[in-house]
Amino acid sequence: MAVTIKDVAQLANVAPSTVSRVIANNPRISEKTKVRVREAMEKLGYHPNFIARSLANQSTQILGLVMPGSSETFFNNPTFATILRGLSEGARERKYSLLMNTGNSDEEIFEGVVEMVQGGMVDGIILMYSRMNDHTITYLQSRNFPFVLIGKPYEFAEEITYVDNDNYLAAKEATNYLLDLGHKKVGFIGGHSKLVMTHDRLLGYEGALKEHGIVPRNDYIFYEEALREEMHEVMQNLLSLSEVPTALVVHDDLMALSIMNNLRSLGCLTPEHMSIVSLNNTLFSEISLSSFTSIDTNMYHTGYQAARCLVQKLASPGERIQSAIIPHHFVERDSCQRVQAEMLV
Amino acid sequence: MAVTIKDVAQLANVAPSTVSRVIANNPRISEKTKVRVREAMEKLGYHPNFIARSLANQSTQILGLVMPGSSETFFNNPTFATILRGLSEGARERKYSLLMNTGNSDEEIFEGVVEMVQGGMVDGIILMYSRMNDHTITYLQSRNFPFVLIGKPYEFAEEITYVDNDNYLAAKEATNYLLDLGHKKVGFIGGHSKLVMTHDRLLGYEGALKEHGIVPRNDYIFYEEALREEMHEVMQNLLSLSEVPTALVVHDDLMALSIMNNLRSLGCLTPEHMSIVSLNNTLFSEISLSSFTSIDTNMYHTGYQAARCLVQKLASPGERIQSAIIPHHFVERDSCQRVQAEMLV
DNA sequence: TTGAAAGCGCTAACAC
DNA sequence: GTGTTAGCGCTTTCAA
Repeated sequence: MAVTIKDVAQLANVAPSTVSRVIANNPRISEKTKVRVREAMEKLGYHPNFIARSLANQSTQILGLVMPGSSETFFNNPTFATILRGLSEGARERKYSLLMNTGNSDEEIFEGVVEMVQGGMVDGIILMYSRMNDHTITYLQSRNFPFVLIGKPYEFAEEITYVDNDNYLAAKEATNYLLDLGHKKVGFIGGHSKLVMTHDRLLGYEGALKEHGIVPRNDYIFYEEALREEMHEVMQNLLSLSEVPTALVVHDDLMALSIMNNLRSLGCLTPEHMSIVSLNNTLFSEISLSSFTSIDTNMYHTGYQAARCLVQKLASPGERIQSAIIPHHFVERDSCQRVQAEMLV
Repeated sequence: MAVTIKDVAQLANVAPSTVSRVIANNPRISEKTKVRVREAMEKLGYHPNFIARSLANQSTQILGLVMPGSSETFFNNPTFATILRGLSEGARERKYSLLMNTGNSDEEIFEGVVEMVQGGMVDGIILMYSRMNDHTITYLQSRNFPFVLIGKPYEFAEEITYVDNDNYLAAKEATNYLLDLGHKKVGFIGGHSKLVMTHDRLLGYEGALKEHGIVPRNDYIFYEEALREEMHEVMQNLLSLSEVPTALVVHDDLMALSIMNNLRSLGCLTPEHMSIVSLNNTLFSEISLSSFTSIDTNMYHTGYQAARCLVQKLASPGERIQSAIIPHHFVERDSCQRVQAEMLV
């Protein structure tokens, strides 16, 4: 087997506990022995065994990642990679690793969380999404297990540490921007309808409309699950409404691009016939892929901050860790157009 | 603390070892005690402790993931997410978890691998990239530690289990397609120049040219690192060559889209003025985002297969596990055009 | 078919 | 300052 603390102790002529103290850089060990022990470690190529240490410490230096049920969808969305990059950096800085838990159904995912938690595999958990009535949250709360939520909690916002954007405001700003360009018929393409994020954004969208004296229309509102399968049909229906929208607020860049292509194939051009503002500005803007007017929700920083919050929580258990709202900012490009006279019919 | 095997043993009136056997479903335990023990587990809400089990078993059921140095670049590329999704599924099916190791420099990443391996954190390792002269591979080989490489090994291909596409052939087919459309001036936009994948594809590209009696030109060949910072400049230079290419073979969809946009802003349209074939058909095609003619290298399956191979390797140590070549296939869409008379000048 | 006990590699309380 | 010892929670010989 591999070289252990005992081997080092023997070579350095000390007790295993002394070696352990040297590893922890315990100040009560004399410099002389420290040097001797370190030489022995070097010589033998010793590396501490994480598992044994974890067992003794009751802590693994690992954070568990929980993704939403439809992991296929999630993985395919650039937002995911961006959050993950932030998480990874935030964890790495504090010497934590990330363990991924995936599953093909909510049940499987929940089981995975239970195993992670009760199995002692992770010190804390990051929920990469916020959904209404989430089983997992209730479970973690009931066990008083440290976790951080990415997205706003549906309930118990006071008791949960979370990292989120101000989705209400972001959607409202996006909608206002379109309204200010003279659009009266503005549609909303949301993310998954069970996500709190979608819910908040819808409220922001509707809020903006109402403040402009416009009544929200249900036939202008769509969710991701409807679009995933039959985007083309939905777009066709949209364009055959008696009052076709002239602008859309869209959940993310990916959907926006997809919608734009679909509309184009139906003869509806962006921005000439349809203005589009997307939320969650991700890699597309970074590499100047598209030229969407977009609200950058800074997902990298969201992930980064989530990791930081969780680590902090682990460092000072019991203490209430402040939730964080990551600021968004508006990025104007050229997927929108001031409304034309003929569109005002 | 949490409920342990001892608590269960006590409640069920058996020895801890018996409980352990029940967990392992040891056939030598009578059905009667099994039932009694399981009832006790149920009643107490017992879940085995992974760490303790790992220590006793000298195995963690965790696979370590190693990403290329420039993790920022990598994370932003949809290819990454797709491979990851495949890995995740392949691992999950066999009850393995994935542990991510990231770092901001090659040195940091290597250190991370050493810690994972010597620290006993993982049972095996997946290298998500193949680079020339990779330190990490030498290390893993020297310790005889199980690992699988995604991409073709630069050396020792016989001794290493790897999962790859036939990148040579893929690039050759892409190039041939363009040549068959009448293009004579075909450029190559590669990935990172140190990646074996890039190297192989370049060979395929050059091979196709040579078979058509065309001499490859260095000023038609570019690598990712050059483009990342100054894509616009590079494209400008390309267009101001005395003999401007009429077609490009591009490393992936993301770059292709980016290049297309850049060229368009310079007045060079796809496919009218420039035909483009991309490799690594990823999410873009899945959601019909773009209409690139592309070679689908099936990265999901690549990741999936890599996980499977590694798991198999762990199951039968010593045995030589067959490397896998994941087939690619050509997807014709509309980013290419038969060469026009006037372009043949 | 089951129990007792040793041990996986490390840490930490207690002793000197 | 350093050694001794008893766990951390589980598996696995060896005995019975």
